[in-house]
Parts: sequence; structure tokens; C-alpha cells
Amino acid sequence: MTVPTRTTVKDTNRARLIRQLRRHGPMARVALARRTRLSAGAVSAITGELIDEGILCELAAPAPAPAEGAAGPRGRPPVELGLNPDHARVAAVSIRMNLIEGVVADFSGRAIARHAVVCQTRSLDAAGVIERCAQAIDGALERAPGPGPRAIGLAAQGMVDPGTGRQLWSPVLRTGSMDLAAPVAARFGVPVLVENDAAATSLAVVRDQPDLQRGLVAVLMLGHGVGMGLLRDGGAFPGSRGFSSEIGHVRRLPGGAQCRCGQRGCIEAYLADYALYRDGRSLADLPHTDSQQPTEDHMVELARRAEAGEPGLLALYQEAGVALADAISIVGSVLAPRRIVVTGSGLRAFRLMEPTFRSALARAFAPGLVPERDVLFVPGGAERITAGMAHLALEAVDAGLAERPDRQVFSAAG
Amino acid sequence: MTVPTRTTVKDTNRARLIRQLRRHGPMARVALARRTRLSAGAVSAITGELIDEGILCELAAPAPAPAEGAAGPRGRPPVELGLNPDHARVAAVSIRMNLIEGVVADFSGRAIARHAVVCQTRSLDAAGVIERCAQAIDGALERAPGPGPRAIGLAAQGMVDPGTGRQLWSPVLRTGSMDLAAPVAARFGVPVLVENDAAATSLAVVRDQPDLQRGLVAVLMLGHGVGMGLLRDGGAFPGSRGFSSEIGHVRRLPGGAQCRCGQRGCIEAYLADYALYRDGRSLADLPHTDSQQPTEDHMVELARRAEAGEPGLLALYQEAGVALADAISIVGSVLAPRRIVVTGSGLRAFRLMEPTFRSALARAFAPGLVPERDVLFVPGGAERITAGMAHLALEAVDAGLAERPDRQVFSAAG
DNA sequence: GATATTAGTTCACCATACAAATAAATCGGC
DNA sequence: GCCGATTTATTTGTATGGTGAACTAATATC
Repeated sequence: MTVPTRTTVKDTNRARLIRQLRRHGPMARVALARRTRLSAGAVSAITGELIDEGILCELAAPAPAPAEGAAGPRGRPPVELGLNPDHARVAAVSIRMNLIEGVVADFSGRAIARHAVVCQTRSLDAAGVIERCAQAIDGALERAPGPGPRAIGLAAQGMVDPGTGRQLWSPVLRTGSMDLAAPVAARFGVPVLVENDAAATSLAVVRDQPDLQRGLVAVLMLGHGVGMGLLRDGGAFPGSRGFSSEIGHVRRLPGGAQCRCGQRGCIEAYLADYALYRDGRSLADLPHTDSQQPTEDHMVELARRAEAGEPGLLALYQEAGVALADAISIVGSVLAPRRIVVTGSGLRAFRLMEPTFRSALARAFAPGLVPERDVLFVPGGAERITAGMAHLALEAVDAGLAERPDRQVFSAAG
Repeated sequence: MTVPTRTTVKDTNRARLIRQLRRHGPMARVALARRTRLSAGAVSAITGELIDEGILCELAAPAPAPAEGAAGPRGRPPVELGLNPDHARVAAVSIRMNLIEGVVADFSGRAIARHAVVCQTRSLDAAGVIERCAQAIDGALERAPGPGPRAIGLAAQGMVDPGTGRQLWSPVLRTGSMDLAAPVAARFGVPVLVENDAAATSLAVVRDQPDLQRGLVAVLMLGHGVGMGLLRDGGAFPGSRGFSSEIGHVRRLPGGAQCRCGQRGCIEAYLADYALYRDGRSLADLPHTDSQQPTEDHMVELARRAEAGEPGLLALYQEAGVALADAISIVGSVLAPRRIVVTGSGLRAFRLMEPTFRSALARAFAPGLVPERDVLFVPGGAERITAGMAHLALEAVDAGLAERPDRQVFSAAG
């Protein structure tokens, strides 16, 4: 009479186990049971299924830490379970100034191939952007023969709308608003996610840091611009605009420095690479940048000359330090995150900003500001963008896996 | 062999149904089934249990809207289910300048008794504050004979730490940091929750507005100070400091007006009642305020004279309008909520702020700012504080109810 | 080897969600 | 006033799937 009943209970528990492993890395069945509050029997049953389906796999026992002579753990040693790298792949793309980079990642999130497309991004029209993204993905796929991606994540600088998959504005493009997700999805036939690059980075930054996977965490990313990602319990914490925040365009000084967004006095206009270099060129004889953004070499040169005492340049970094303190103070006041992480290539010259940053942060100890010990600096490069975006794409794949294979047939029929 | 199995599944679904009714008000079983995605049978079974336990009750059929002659809905009419008002009670307290107000609310959230304790709050020591809170609760309980409260919510102005139940700083007290929750909990023998008054208010503001119960919503409360509550899907959206936000102490103008928090240039220092009145007295011959905060009468007089054209006073409101636009712009940039609601007694003179507010908001259309149509103005008084706090206390009671009565014995034994 | 300890599996039980059938309550039409 | 039609609610049969407990497995200590 009744067709196979479909309940949501097991799907939910499958999803919980997969997410646990996705966010916190490999762990043994006991650990899964403890952390998901499922019984050992249920974990055994579900993980057995997931292993049969090739979603999970047992990992070689971890090094039993024989360093200490005594005190080996007694009892049957646990066997770590991890996401099976071979189960599925995703692709991630980072759109940056004059560089569109594609990555293919395995199911565990490890990047297995990379392909960079160098091009004048500000000269491209919308079709050109899509074309270069596809090239970046195809190039990476060619270097990693095997199955195609099951989902694709696109990370773009500037404002994006993850809900519609559109780029609204980007400093590296001249297209204005354009659809990113739909054309790429049509081309590869898989779901496409679009996010801001700072948001994507934030996911990668907290990846292997358990302390940052609890509570509300804000990740401020300094680079060509100033972006921020908001995370809760290690996962995206979406507002209406994905989980990125335009903290860079909060005004810190009415009528202040010109920002490329059109306003004056934005935090970004004092703290971002483009602003530091622009102002530096007003003060010193620095190399011309043909795109509107300085390269890493330009920025290193600027910092070197500021450190060498070239007149006025140090003051730029000192002001940037205060702007960074302002940004942290605002985030602390508005949101009170458990931790505020600062990362990105903009930290390269942090030593020049640090004195003014520290004193401004101490002065700005307004009610609600998180104390200085809650501000962390995490170095790291642009590879975090694709790593985070791959993670996001993988979570989308996971969501589909929670529904068991036999179900998908039903849901397609019903 | 096996003792009665305990699963979490039904508890979860009980909690979902209760929360649905708590947040969205009475509805029929079909509506519950649709919105929780449970089957009609499951809803029937669970609601039956909950009715037997006295947690829910069937409500009289709603007015069948006979206004239109034709088009009565066909079919068996739905019977609305609601939270049984008699099931339990909670108390809520609002600590304001020179007024500590206690309310007793029934299980549906309706206030059934109120008692205000008038006192010089800034003259009280910690014990005195606790004593007055207890008086406020006892007074309300006396006027509503019946069972005692199952939980108590305390709403305080200024900074509170909901995690520890402490007041950290308040403009209406001189105690500095003090423990609010523990002494009150000890006195009444029930759990006590502490929150900021703006956060509490925000819960009440969105209560009967379905549009505000979806996605991320920020509720800005203008009054003696400037506070904000953050909600997601109609419920609290906690950061590290409850779900309140110290947006009032974000600096909008370096070296600007003195704020009572010790900094200069805070938004609050231009927009809060205390700031408007303080500055007004510098410009015009206004009545003295003996506590450091103006009363409603003082504020009405100030607005009246500004409107009458007394020199300089209108400019204060014009500046406040810009400060309000700044606050909204910052919240929009950092968080991009679906809606930003402005409420509180500070709206009494909004007509004086409106022109500058509108133009400043239009100018501040930075990337990521929510458009003007997403900003709503909701009038309403201080009774929202206790209403919201009662709601929060009731959600705490609900959490206990999700575990069925027979379970509690087990959990106590185990 | 005996014992202890921890990890993982198996299995009987039964709670519980689902689907479908049934009952209940109302309306519109004749 | 009775008959479908329509919508809401309850009942019932069934399969799912989690729990607890017993059992097996693998290692360390003595």
C-alpha cells in the first residue's frame, strides 16, 4: 500500500555527520557520536552507508605519537573517518585584477590542480569575463584528468549578490552589473555559487583553527580593497548579501579621502592598497601603474621607501593603522564578534601601521569593543580565496548528498 | 530489557511547533503542518499531546469575515491553535531612569499585571537595584493572583552581558558592573535572563509583522540612548553580547560631540535625547533636569520650541537626522539587513529631522546600503521593553517544555 | 597470558513520522 | 433540506531508524 516512506530524520543525521567532517576535519566514529550526540550505533550505521556510497573513507591510523616513551593511549585505537577525496570534485574561480584563476579541488577540499588566466580584466566585456572563467576552469581540469566538477564557486572582488549570482560592481571589471552564475552554470551544467572574495577567504582562514570555529567571528581582509566575511560556528553567517560585509565603505571621516566607490572618507580610502599607492604617488616618485591597481611589487616598493624614511610615506601607513583600528572598533561595536581576524596581503607592511594601530585601538575602547586579545592577525595569501570558495561549493555538494541516492529518484518523480 | 527509548526526534518537532506558535501567533493545524513541513498526522498527534498537557489550547474560531457578501471559504473551517495563556507565567522587568517596572505576562505573552517602582535609580547601590527589581515583580504578582513566574527577564539600558547576567554599565545606575541575574534568580528560584532594552524591544516590534519575521532585521531604538537589536527570522540573533548592538557608540565625527560613554563624536552624542537636550540648554533657556536625563515633558518642550523657530534648536534636530542616516548607513554597510526598523520615543520629533535625514540617506548610498524602502519607522512606547523581555523569558520556558514531562524525570535521574 | 580499556558492530525493541483512508464540518446549489 | 464539493482533522497500518545493551575487536599494562 504505502511506498517506501520518506522521513527526514536520517537525512538530517547524514547531513550532520558530513558537515561535522567537512568543518572540523577527519575524526573517529566515537568523536562523531560525541559531537553530534548521536548514539554509537546510529553513527556506525550511517557511516557504514556513507562509506559504501564512497562518500567517506577510513583513513590510515594517525601517527600514534610514540614520542613520549610512556603514556600511550590504552584500548582499541580509533580509526579516523574522512571525506573520501575521490568521491567528487568541485571547481573554484577567483577573479582578481588581471588574473582569473581556476582551481579543481577534491572532495576533501584539497586543491589538485590550478590554472591561471592572465588578462586585462578591465578590458573585458561580460562575455569575455565568462569566457576567461571557463578557460580557467577548463585549464585546471585538463591538468587533473578525471571526473568533472559537481559544483563551481566563483569569488569576485567588489560587490556580489549571492542570491542572484550577479556581480554588482567590481574594481577589476568595467562591466558594471553582470550575471556570473547563470552563464557558467549553463556552460558546465552544474550549480554555480558566487561570493565576495573576502567572504570566501574567511572560510579558509578559520579552517584549521578550532578556536575560530566557535561563535561569531569576523574576518577582515586587507588587500586591493578592504572586505570582511562573517562566520558563525565556522560556517557562513549570511545576511542579505551573502556573508560578506562592506565594512570598507563605512565612512570614518566626513569629506575625507576620495574612495573609488564614489564616496569620501571610507575606511578603504585610507587602508586599501589602491589608496596607499595613490597617495604615495602624490608624495614620492613611484612607478606608474597602468591598471588602476598597484601590483605586489609596487606595494613592496612603497613599503620599503616608507621604511627608508622617504618624507610623508610613513604617515600614510600610520593613518592606515588608525583606519584599521576604526574598522575593528566599528565591527566590535556593531556586532561584538568573539574574535576579529585580520588577514590579507595588506598585512605585508603591518609593522609600519602597528604603533598607531595599537594606540588608536586602545583609545577607541568604547563600550562593546572587543578587547585587543580578541583581535588576531593571520598571514596568508590569495590561495585562500579559491580554497574557501571550493569549501563553499563542497558544502553545496554535501547538501545534495544528505538526501540518499535512492531518494533522489523519488524526489525527481514526485 | 530496554527502558523506554529516548529519542530526540519528537522533542525537536514539539519544539518546532511551539516556536512556530510563539513567533507567529495562533494558527490552525494545517498551517502548522505546512510551515513546519511535518505531516498532518504528526501535527495532529503532537498538538493533541500538547493540548492534553495544557500547553496549547484551541481558540474560538476567528471571525469568519462575513463582511463580503459572497466568497466565504468553503470546506471545514480551521480551528486555531494557540499557546494556552494559563499554562505558565513569566515576569519581565525594565530598568529605566528613575523607574523600575515589573510585568507579569501569561503564557501567550499578554501582560496581565504591571507595577512600577519609582525611585532615584542613580542613588541606588547594587543591593538597592535588586531590591527594587524584586519589588517590581512582587507588586505585579500581587495584582495578578495565581501561580508564580517560571522565568524572569530583566531588560536594562546600557551594556549588559547576557552570558553572565551582569550589567556592565548603565546610564541610569551608578553601580558600574553588577550581577543582576544571580540575586534575582536566588530570590525567586527561577531562571533569569538579562538583555539590553533595545534588544528586548526589537523582539516586540516585529511581533505582529510577518514581513519583519524573515531574514536579518535590525531594529534601531532611539530614546535616552541609541540602541539596536538584531533579529533573524523573528528571533534573537546573538553575537557575543546577546543580540544587541552598540551602534550608538560608533564614531561618526572624530573629535565631535562629547558622549556619555567617554568618547567623542559617537552617533548617540547627536541623536539621543540626553544629547539633544544638553545641547538645547546651551542654546536656549530650558528647564533644568535633575537626573542627567530629560523626561518626556522636557523633550516635548524642546521639540516644540525648535518647531517654533527658537534660534539654533532646529539645527540640532537637523544634525540628529544626519546622525540617524549615518547609523542606518553603517548598519547597512556592515550587515545588509533585509529591513532596518527605527523605533523608540526619539521618533517624537522625527518630522524635524526628516528633511536632513532623507537627503543624507540618499547621499550615503554607498555600495551595500539598503535602499530607502527597506527602512521602516514603527512608533511605539516603552511597554515594548517588557513585552519583548517577557517573550524572551517565555522562549526559555518553551525550551524546557520541548522535553516532555516524562522525560524530565529521566534526565534528572540520569 | 590475564586484565583493563577504549572503539566499533550487531541486534531487539519501540518510538515516531508518513501515507492513505476516514471522519468532520462547512458551503453552494437546487 | 439534502447532495456533492471542499477543506480540515483524526485514525490506522507500515516502514524507518534511533537507542541501549550486549558483543566483538584491538590495543596497553601487568
